[in-house]
Amino acid sequence: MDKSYQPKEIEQRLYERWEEQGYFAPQGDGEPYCIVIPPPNVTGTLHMGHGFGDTIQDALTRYYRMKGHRALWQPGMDHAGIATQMVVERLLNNEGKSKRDLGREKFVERVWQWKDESGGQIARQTRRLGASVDWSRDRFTMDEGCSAAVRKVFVDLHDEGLIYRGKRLVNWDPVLHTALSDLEVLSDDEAGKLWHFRYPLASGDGHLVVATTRPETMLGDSAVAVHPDDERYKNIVGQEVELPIVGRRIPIVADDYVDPEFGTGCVKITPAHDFNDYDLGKRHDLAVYNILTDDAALNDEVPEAYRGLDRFVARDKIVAEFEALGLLEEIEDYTVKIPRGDRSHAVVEPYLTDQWYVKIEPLAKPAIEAVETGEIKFVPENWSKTYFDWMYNIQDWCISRQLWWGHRIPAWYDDEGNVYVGHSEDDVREKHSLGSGVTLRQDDDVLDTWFSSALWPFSTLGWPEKTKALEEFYPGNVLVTGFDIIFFWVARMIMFGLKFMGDVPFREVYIHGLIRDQEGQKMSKSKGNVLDPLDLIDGIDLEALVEKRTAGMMQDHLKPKIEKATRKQFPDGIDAFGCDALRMTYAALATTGRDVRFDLGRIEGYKNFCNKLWNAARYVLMNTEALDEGDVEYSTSDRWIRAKLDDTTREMHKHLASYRLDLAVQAVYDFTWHEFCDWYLELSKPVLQSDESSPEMQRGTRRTLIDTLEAILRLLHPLMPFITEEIWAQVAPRAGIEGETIMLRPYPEPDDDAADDAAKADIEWVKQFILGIRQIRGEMDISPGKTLPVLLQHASAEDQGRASKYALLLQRVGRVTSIDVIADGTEPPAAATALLGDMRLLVPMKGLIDVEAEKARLDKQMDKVRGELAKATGKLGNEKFVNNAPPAVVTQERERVADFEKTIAQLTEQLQKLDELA
RNA sequence: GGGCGAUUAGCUCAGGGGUAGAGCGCCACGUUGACAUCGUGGAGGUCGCAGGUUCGAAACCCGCAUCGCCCA
Repeated sequence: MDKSYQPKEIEQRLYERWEEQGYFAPQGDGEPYCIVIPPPNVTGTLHMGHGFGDTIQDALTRYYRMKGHRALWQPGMDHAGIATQMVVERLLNNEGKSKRDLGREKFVERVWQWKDESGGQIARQTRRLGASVDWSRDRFTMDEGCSAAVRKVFVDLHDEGLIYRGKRLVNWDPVLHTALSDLEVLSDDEAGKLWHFRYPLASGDGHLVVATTRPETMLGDSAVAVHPDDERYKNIVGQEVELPIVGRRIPIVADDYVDPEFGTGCVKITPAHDFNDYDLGKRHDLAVYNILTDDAALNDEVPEAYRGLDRFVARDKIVAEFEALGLLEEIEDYTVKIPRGDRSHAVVEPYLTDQWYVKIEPLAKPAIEAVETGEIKFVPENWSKTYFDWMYNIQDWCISRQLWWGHRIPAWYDDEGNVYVGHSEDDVREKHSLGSGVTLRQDDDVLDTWFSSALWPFSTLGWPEKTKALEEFYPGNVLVTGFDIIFFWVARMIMFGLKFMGDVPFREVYIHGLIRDQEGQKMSKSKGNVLDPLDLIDGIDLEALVEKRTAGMMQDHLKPKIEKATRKQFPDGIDAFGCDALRMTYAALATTGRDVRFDLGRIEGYKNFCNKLWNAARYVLMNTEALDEGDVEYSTSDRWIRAKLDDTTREMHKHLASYRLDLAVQAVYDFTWHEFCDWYLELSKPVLQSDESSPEMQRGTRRTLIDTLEAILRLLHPLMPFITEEIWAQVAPRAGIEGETIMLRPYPEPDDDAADDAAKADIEWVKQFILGIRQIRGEMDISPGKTLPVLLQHASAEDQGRASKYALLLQRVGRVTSIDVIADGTEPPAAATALLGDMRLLVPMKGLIDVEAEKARLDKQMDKVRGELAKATGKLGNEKFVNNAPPAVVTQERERVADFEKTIAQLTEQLQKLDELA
């Protein structure tokens, strides 16, 4: 083995072997365990968030696979309608072409080409992360099977009346020319203005003042509304105002929706371009004037001077005209919520169009119940509140998109505009007895990507076919995802799963946090703070990182800022940490919190851990070459480390089963480094290096070294698959284990025979002994090379027994030359002291130890103990404590006081002795 | 406005009614035959503030402050 761990050369080699050997496919006849991957967007690349989610899912899958389950981690991607279409359109634009030049068919072909390219990138990244997904089952939302599922769901829901077509206000993206669902629209505060306009009363008796943040919409106004109880306006309700510029007379209506406190208490009503106004308009039967085109320019509904103007140009012109007319009352600076498309970032307009909708309430109800009754559990549980909050207020879902890339809506129209829904044109003709004389035209629109994602948990398993996989793996065990996605797919998967499978799609939903950068900022391309997980695995130099972060930016002006920040944050680029270190870091960050700050210091620590494990393995392998089949005797330290291993094994099961990967990491890290490496390996050295120890004893130690290491590797494997496999290949034969891969070995199970409290107590004593000596050494500045004689004062029979039994360990690991017991009544020499229970460890001072320094050291200890004693006696002095606290607590407190007092007495005595010397 | 969350060591975070924890960083010492990607020792916290419940609160409850997220 190399002297240090080099992840690069082993990771890809091992992954290829695993994949070739088909280890990722479900095998055996254990209980099924299934996770479907939340499909990443085929157009993107995996970012830190995916790396996080994939690590968690892989750890779980590997864990259950090792536990003997038929484990399936189902991979795939979604087609990301809008995002993908945008990317390909941009590619075309760079060639000087538009999608219309190509036509729909050619364009879609072009998208498929791009899909292969881009999807390949994600698959590569997934492999580099060590993900043990079953590639043979790889699926894509646009493949034939998933598409058939989509068609069936659409037709079935339509036949049941749960899908309908209607002219409604939608969120319209005027750049992409498509409707968006509520979830695809992001509203943020932006600096804007509030314009106050005077609308003259038709009666000629003065005017009303209305305020608006979108002046151009006044061209489509069909009323002014006031609150019914507003005394100021009570007498004019029912009258009319004359809409300036347009010249239309519109009514003044009274409606509860109006907030009388806001502005003047008068609101202009534009039913065709505002969601609230639309509802109000319906209540009052108001006219609806659509004044926009698909591009959000003004249409022919408006006065001639405004036709064809862009909405924002028209805005300025309207304001100018109001001013010229003397009808501009005031302009106020105002913070406005501006809705923007999450992909195009264009300002979205409420716009009246024909769209397809899913009637959501009948689907939402059982989905709510499934969580209420605990059929589906959120982990952490609290997220169910977010889920409920959304589900209680859920609106009908607009599922049609005016795009070319996606599942074409299976609806056909005849020349009269009648609509027929079916699996295909033939199906429609048959269903509705339409002869060949009737011409049918398929709906141009496609379905929202999330419509197909909602079917993912069962469409990937073969639905609507009745497949074996479906029977075996549905429902899945858990969906692992970020909270930002609860509404997008968790809720929809639950609704559609219940509807079409008659059962929930998964039993648990594990919600993990969102990865942020060191400053706690969300990672985003425009902030230029994104990290590619592969760059942490392989490393990247500064120039390449800057180039990567600033390449292909939509907004060139951000480049200098991003470059500067990147150079500041990573002055030396990023080191190569290897996949296992990255995965350990992810796992360690998988706490119950919702934000995860990714800190390079953390990953560096786990890289060091990899190296530690590597070198511990080197030691074990070096010392087990001579391991043979002879008789074996296990020492106390052997039994101790086996007992500790068993404790750790139990913890791992507990933490992995409850999704506390952070605690699992902590447990196995602590055991590996601080028990196995720090102590057991050190304690093994004297045994293996001394002539005094018997061959049986040495065999016991070698056996324990190799067994424990082998178990550690299996404990760690779900978290760190590569290094564990690499080491295991060498360790397993020596541990007498046959097998091609650690992946398919059983996960360590608790062993009731391993518990050994006596061994634990003895080794604890040994550790305390050595720590006491080390403390003296450290604080007295005695070099580690200098070995020390130790005297034992007030040693009990048990102490003396242990001192002699473990003399070899104490001498070698504690670097002690001799251990001698001072008979009671004998005056000990001047010495530095460490306390071990009632016993005192004395290191004679002669020439070694400075009296003042030792006094200072003991004083410090004294202060500490006195502080504790004061607290404890204070408690016991409180009668209420003694009367009310559980007896065990009181007893414990009394014991502590006794211990403290003893310690103080010992320290006092020792200090006195030092005083005599001085 | 409604909902949710956070506030613990210099930093990043666990913990959780009875002795305050980890990693990283920091200080000192050290190349001992697995590992300097290391070892040994050490410093460092009135657990955001103020009340309440309790024998006992960092933890539970109420309020406040600050920060953040989601929804309208």
